[in-house]
Amino acid sequence: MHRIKKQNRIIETAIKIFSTNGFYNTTISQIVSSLNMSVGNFYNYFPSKKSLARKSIVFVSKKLAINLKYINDQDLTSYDKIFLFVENYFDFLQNYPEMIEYFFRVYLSNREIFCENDRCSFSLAEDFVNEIKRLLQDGIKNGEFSQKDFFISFSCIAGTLGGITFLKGEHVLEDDLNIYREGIAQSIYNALK
Amino acid sequence: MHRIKKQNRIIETAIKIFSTNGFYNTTISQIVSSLNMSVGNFYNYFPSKKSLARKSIVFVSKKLAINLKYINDQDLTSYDKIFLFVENYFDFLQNYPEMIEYFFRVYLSNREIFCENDRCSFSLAEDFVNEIKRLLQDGIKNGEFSQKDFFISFSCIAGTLGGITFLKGEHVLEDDLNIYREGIAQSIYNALK
Amino acid sequence: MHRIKKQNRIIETAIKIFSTNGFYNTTISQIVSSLNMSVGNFYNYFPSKKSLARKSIVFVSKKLAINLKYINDQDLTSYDKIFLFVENYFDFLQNYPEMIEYFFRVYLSNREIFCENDRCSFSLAEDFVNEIKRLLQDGIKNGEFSQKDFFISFSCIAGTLGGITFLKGEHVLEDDLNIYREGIAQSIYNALK
Amino acid sequence: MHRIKKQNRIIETAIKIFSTNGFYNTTISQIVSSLNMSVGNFYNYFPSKKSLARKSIVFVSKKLAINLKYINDQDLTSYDKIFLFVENYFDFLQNYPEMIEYFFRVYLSNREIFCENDRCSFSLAEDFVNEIKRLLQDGIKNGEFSQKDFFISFSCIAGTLGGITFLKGEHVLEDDLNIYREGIAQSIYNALK
DNA sequence: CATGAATGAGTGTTCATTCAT
DNA sequence: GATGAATGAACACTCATTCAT
Repeated sequence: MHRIKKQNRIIETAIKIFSTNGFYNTTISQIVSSLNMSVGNFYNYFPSKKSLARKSIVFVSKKLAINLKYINDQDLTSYDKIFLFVENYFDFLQNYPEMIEYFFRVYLSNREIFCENDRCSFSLAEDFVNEIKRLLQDGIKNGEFSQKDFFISFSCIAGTLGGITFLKGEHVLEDDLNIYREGIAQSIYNALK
Repeated sequence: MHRIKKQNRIIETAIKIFSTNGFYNTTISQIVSSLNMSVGNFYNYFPSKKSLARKSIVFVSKKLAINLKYINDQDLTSYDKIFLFVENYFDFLQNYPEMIEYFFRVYLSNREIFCENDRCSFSLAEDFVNEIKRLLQDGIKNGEFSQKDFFISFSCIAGTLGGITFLKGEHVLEDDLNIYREGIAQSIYNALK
Repeated sequence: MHRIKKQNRIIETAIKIFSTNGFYNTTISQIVSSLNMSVGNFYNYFPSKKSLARKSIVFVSKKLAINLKYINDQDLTSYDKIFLFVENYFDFLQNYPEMIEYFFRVYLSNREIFCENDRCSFSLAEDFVNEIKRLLQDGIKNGEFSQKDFFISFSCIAGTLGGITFLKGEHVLEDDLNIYREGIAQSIYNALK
Repeated sequence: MHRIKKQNRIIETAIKIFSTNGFYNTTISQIVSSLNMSVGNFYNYFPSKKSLARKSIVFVSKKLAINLKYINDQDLTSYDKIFLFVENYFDFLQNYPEMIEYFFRVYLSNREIFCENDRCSFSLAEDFVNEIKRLLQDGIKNGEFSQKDFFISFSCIAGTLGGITFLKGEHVLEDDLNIYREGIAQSIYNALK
């Protein structure tokens, strides 16, 4: 178990540095220095830098999925679920900005790292994607959302959240992000309706 | 003028390669080989690889803005403008996929390349951003769109389009993108309403 | 301590090559090849080529200072000290010609390498310069040398030795350098008297 | 004749830049920019950068020799000649510092540029060296200088002057160089006596 | 498990020189 | 003579990965 713990410590640190500097501007040296660990020892836990990046996105995807799953499991209107989900997302963004940044800046933009052969990146985030799928299907079933191609709806949700996240990174938003919560949630809900 | 023409040829080639391989996996050698040009000569036109990337995004942003400006200039309902804009975007995506990929995968995800001092990346795409701003302001003025923070609306438009674009890159969409046009346009319109 | 030893091995080799080819015509490849070392490993010991050159001149200056300090510490007339010093210098020139060449051809002639900010090159050779200063002060105190501006006296000593060193490098001198020792020593002594 | 004039203009500019930046840190571009001339045209006047450097040292050597020849031609004691020569040297150093710097920092320290096959650099400065030779021979003939190997005497003269020149370059001397003239002249005279 | 010295292929950039116009 | 675009070899430095200890 100790081994798993250490791997997670490495992943958490890596996510922070990757999300700040990008994958290609982060060196293994930097990561292990932050961890007071030796380069050689790093390779006892991960076979390569790319593999670390892949394990990291699975880690993030799982973490993002947990709250969403919790919301999906509840007996609520889809309207409430969307609002709760956005609420949650903003909390996450404020508490673990590095994970969100990692998701949008590193994972989504560096296909060559996360693809191998044909099985591509998307599957690495499947925990998260599957919960989104469930949210949408429930909404369609109960009549709150109109029948739409999944990918269109997915784009509305993840795209809009991604958009506001990028703007945060550009430092053009107000410091207090909370003022955007309701507007974003309502817009997403309207888009799916 | 010959010089400008050559610079543009270089930019167009660079965008193709950058968008396929990413900034860090593209070498100057690759770019100049594609152009049947020597390395040294490349540096007669651009002082550095980063500078090439920056000039490239301005090029893309201008190109994206042209059609949008044309639409904005017409006397149409905002509903029609949104549909026209999405129409246009999908055309652009099919005709110049490399430019869209460049915008979303290279530009938005590599701050360190496009920022210098404080003046950051966002300004490089201002041609495009300004037209979006105009589209929204007109819609609010004529009552079709609800009053919303600009950044929220911007996230809905650019985010949703970005979302569908990423999914295209993941090869999970149908080959015929046209089936998504209307759904996307309607969703964006609903979000802004 | 192993690290220091290796650094010194690198420095000694570098001095040989730098002094033969000059700083700009010496490549890191050449240096590491001579040492049966890899390029990458070189950079584990020195952060840059310039830094290697700077550390090298400190090394030379220290080595030049040692014998001079030994002479200064003895109870001798300044006449004897000058003769001993010149004697020593010629020995040094014959045993470690590369160090002397490095001092005169690389260090003194490439300010841009050895200056950084305002603290300039001269300070790097301070071990050597300080001993010269002591030699002169003692001679003035005991009345053998006339009171003169330090820089004038320094020019007479270091300049004259530098002169004969350059001529050696031009291959215009007799092979047996010893025939110049006494003449040089006497001339320097006369100049300082 | 126009051609010769242009060559000299190039040489004079080159000396300034070479002496400031060193041979290897000076580009042909820099030189021709200073002259409002094109790179291509430069090569109509000099076959290579090295050749420019060689022609430049001949130019400097000739210029240094002129005054010295004038002094040698007069009917004066060697004492007066030495003082006049040093006087002259200091004037030269103040009026054309770039030529002196070129002589000491570029020419004397970059053998590889000025040597070709066996005929080495020294011959390029022969105008200057020959006048020094004459100065010394006259002094020996008239009994003012002691019989000494030419190279020893040459080292005393050129070395000492070189020494003070280097110190000037290090910015350790007083701004008013004139305070060193007499001391330097007397020291050199004493050394040769 | 842990260390960190060692490897070496790879990259952005420079610049003397050429040559078509 | 004059221009400056074009060439391409060369070089400092980086960094993921290995491996002896």
